Amino acid sequence: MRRDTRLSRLLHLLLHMARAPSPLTSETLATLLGTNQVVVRRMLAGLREQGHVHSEKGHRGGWTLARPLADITLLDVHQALGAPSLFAVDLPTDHPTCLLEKAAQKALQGALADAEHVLQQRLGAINLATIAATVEAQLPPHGRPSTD
Amino acid sequence: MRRDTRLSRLLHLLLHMARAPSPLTSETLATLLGTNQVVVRRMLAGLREQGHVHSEKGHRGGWTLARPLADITLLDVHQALGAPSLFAVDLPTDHPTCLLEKAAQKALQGALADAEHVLQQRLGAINLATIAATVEAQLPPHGRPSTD
DNA sequence: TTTATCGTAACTTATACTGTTACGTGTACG
DNA sequence: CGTACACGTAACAGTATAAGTTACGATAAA
Repeated sequence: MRRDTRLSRLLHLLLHMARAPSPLTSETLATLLGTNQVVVRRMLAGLREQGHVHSEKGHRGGWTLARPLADITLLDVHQALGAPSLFAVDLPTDHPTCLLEKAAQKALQGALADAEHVLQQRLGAINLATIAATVEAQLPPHGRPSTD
Repeated sequence: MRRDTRLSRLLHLLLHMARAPSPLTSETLATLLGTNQVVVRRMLAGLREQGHVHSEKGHRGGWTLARPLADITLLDVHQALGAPSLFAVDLPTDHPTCLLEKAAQKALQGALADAEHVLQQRLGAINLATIAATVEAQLPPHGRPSTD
């Protein structure tokens, strides 16, 4: 299947929201991603529930950050997506009665658990302000339209 | 979709092959996995091409290991599967013109690359003999039917 | 020559992200 | 107020890939 691109796309949107002087509508954000309003609302729903972003209905409504970029890590965004499995490789769901099968699963699971731990630490150590800082110098001041 | 369980299932089959006194047929192996002969042949095709296992057609044919368990690592098996992406999370395939999008992708890609490196090292460090050793004491001698 | 077995194409199924349409609800503006 | 704007969400179609199934051909042993 085509893999999960939501995490990357959400980071992109959050960086734009941080630079916007007023709420950005789902339609505006959808245009940035080359997709549909509904896709955007669906992706942002978890972040709203976790208090990372705020949405306002009606005229002049839209999406705004609910806290500083520095207070949002990549892990936060991942968890707001429901913390789907980070790996494409998985273990069978059966309860192995065969000792060989059990041993094989245990060995693989150990390696996956180690890697997952590393990845979660990495994601938790990177906040969005750090990412924004890497491009700040190359962009016009906040509040102006970006060069997107 | 249900995720990729081939790696785990292949390890299971290889451990059985190591203990068998004669070639195991695709049907026998399929029964161990609760699946179909064709699924087994498809999974083992890569391992055969890489020289890790051997298959013999005709009467009394079947599958045998082509080298000692100690010479096959989890990474070998993974690569024999075509080295599919280890991660469920992915980057969009577009070429970002937006600097913010580019920065977001770069940050995420860095974390993923680190984790992939760790996982590959882990998989490369574990060979099948090591796994077999963890259960050897609890099983009857080689050549006998296992307690599966 | 018969039978057992692998090799592989073709088709179906299952699953999860993605995309689209439709409709309801709330909020601001005139 | 009423209208337009914007989010919320259900419902359904599209897509990609592993998994499962059927069918048929090729090969090797008995």
